[in-house]
Amino acid sequence: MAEGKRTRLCAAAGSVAPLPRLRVLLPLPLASAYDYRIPEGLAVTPGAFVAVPLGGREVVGVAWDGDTDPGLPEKRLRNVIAVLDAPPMTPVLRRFVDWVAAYTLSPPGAVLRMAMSAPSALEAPAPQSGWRKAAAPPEGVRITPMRRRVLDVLADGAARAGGELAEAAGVAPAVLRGMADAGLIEPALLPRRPRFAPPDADRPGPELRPEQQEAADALKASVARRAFATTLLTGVTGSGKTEVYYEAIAEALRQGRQALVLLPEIALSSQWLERFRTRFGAAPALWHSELTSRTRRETWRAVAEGEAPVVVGARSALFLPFPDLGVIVVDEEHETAFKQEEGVVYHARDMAVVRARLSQAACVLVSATPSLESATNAQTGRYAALHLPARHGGAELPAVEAVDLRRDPPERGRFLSPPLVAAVTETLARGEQAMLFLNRRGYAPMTLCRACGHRLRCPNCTAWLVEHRAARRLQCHHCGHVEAIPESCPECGAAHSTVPIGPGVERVLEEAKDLWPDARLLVMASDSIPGPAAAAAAAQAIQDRQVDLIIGTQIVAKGWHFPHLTLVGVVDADLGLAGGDLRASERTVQLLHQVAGRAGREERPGRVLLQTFTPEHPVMQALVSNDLDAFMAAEADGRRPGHWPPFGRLAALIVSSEDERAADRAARDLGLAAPGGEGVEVLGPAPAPLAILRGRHRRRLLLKTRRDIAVQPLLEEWLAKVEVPNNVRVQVDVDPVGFL
DNA sequence: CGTAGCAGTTGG
DNA sequence: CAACTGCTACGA
Repeated sequence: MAEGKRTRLCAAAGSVAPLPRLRVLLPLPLASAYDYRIPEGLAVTPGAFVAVPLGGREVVGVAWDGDTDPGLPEKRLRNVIAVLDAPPMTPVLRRFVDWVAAYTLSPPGAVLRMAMSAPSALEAPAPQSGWRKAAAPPEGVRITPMRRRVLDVLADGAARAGGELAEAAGVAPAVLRGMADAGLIEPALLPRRPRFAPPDADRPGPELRPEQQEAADALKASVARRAFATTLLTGVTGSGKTEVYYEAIAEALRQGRQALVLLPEIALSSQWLERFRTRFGAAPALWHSELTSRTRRETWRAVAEGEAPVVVGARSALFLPFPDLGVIVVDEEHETAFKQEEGVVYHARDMAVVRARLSQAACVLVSATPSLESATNAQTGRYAALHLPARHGGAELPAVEAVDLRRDPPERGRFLSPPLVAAVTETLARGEQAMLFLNRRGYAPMTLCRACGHRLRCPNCTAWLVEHRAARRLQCHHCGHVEAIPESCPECGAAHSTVPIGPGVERVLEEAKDLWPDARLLVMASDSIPGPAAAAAAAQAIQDRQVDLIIGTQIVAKGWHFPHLTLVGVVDADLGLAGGDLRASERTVQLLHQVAGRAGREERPGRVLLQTFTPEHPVMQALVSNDLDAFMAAEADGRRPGHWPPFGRLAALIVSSEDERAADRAARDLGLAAPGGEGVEVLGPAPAPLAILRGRHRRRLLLKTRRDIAVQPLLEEWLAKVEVPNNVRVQVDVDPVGFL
């Protein structure tokens, strides 16, 4: 009712001359931008954050590019409510949002939402008030020692925040109140202080070796050009790639531009942050999903206002509002953690290249084990290539040996073979550290009933339940389902008949405790290292030699520097090779090479033992001979003829429904409507590798095209042809990695 | 993403 | 028959 009245009023007011229209993109998964009217007296610049009505509520969107819809009747339009006091979104970021949306086939608003991840940052920050020394303090007021200390802190005449002032003077906040009443101090607005101390580009860094200097100079030149270029920086683990790309960051700072560093696991980067502080004398701004809302707001605002010169973050940092980005570094560029699988499905490494291009910035991809995609781009000259061949300080690469489990099997019920046990024993006896790597959390990956052979499965997924003995639970690692370890078999009822099958890190820990009762052990897994603080503490304990033997999942493969670690044992080197995944071999080589790289980083040589049933497998051969280039070349030769990535394009459709038959029917219909023709191929439908996930039945189709054929128009046409019922969801994944 | 509006369900 | 729950369509 009230709504109708308001509309009439507006129509009457606008009947003289229609008000101008504005295209507004809202951070919601809508099909397109919406148009609004700009009321008289309101100035809206492109990119401005505006508050607009939507249904019964008020939403903040962005004044977007492109034409308003002239066919939209005047009476459907509503007025822009206000323009927010925040720096407008830059044209670069707007184009980036549109680009990502078009590439991933996501609604632009869904992408915009990632660029508006700190809603409160859009309100003008409330000016902070504090206290300063009174200009004219009254005579004859008693100055107690406590009051004296407060006045001493304020002696320079500057204003300070209450809490900070009380703490600095060592007095209770009530003292300040009293002093204010007595007229000794007076309220004052605090100057807005820079939220991040500026890193010092010209602070002398560590001495670079000649080949490092050469690479650093090349990167510096690339940044100084202020034009888009991508460089792939490779070099063995421990060769000092980080110090090299720090020089690219320093150059961006000298140019007055910002730098962004993407790390795959920002929670595990305490050592990285320490090195940054040493080089630049200040900490960078951090960005990841676990920031408190306050830090989030402050950081977002600081980035938008150009006050956060360097940001280190997870993939979501790509959508921060940098006014003038000079360089984007993607460290560990091969890591699959850069692929976002939920919501807007995108690969941060690839989108980093796009954002750099739109920003006229340099992009630096860094890895000891580059992805085949990046290596190929370097080879064809799309990317410049820089390589560091040797380790720091003459440290040798570790010697990698395969332990043939067919010849040297572990004892029954054990998982460590005699050669590995002997090597760990020797290492510990020398007072050095050892690490056992097994990419499996929990105690046992499967539980079996000894009486009937029943295997305990997740009720919601096609997956075994994993025993977590420490937590006394069975867990599904895909949906989070948790249940108690049953007393009796749920199938045949036999009591106490369940047996754990296979090892997880907890079980290796148990074996290690038995074998080396005096050793100090530490388990590093995502569930035992819950956050950045725990990760930093663990790293410190290892550096300080409070730990003799580390047992860890893939988190130990990240770029740690453990100077006293000389032996790495891979408990199950074959683990990642099962399943028909396109990139299984590549990923296994990358992961195991990274793990191996933790050993022997200082003067003592490192040694790596790979327990495997297939020592003749090309993956094991590549690791043992340390010839990853040859392996990657062979991998490329395998993919080229079939136009598999990176020699062709891939997009996956995941069809899912709680109703299995509906999923099947929709998948079949999609299969029948599949695009075809020269250089275009559709594989499937087939059950997805995780055929049931969170209670949804999943089918998968793969669209494969020649590299010169874009998948997006084909997908759009394809999806438009097929009507899928409401209880079926079709998810599009352009450039899928892994199996989903 | 929120929510209004509706259908279908439940309970006194 | 009202109160409630769950789903769908819609927003300019």
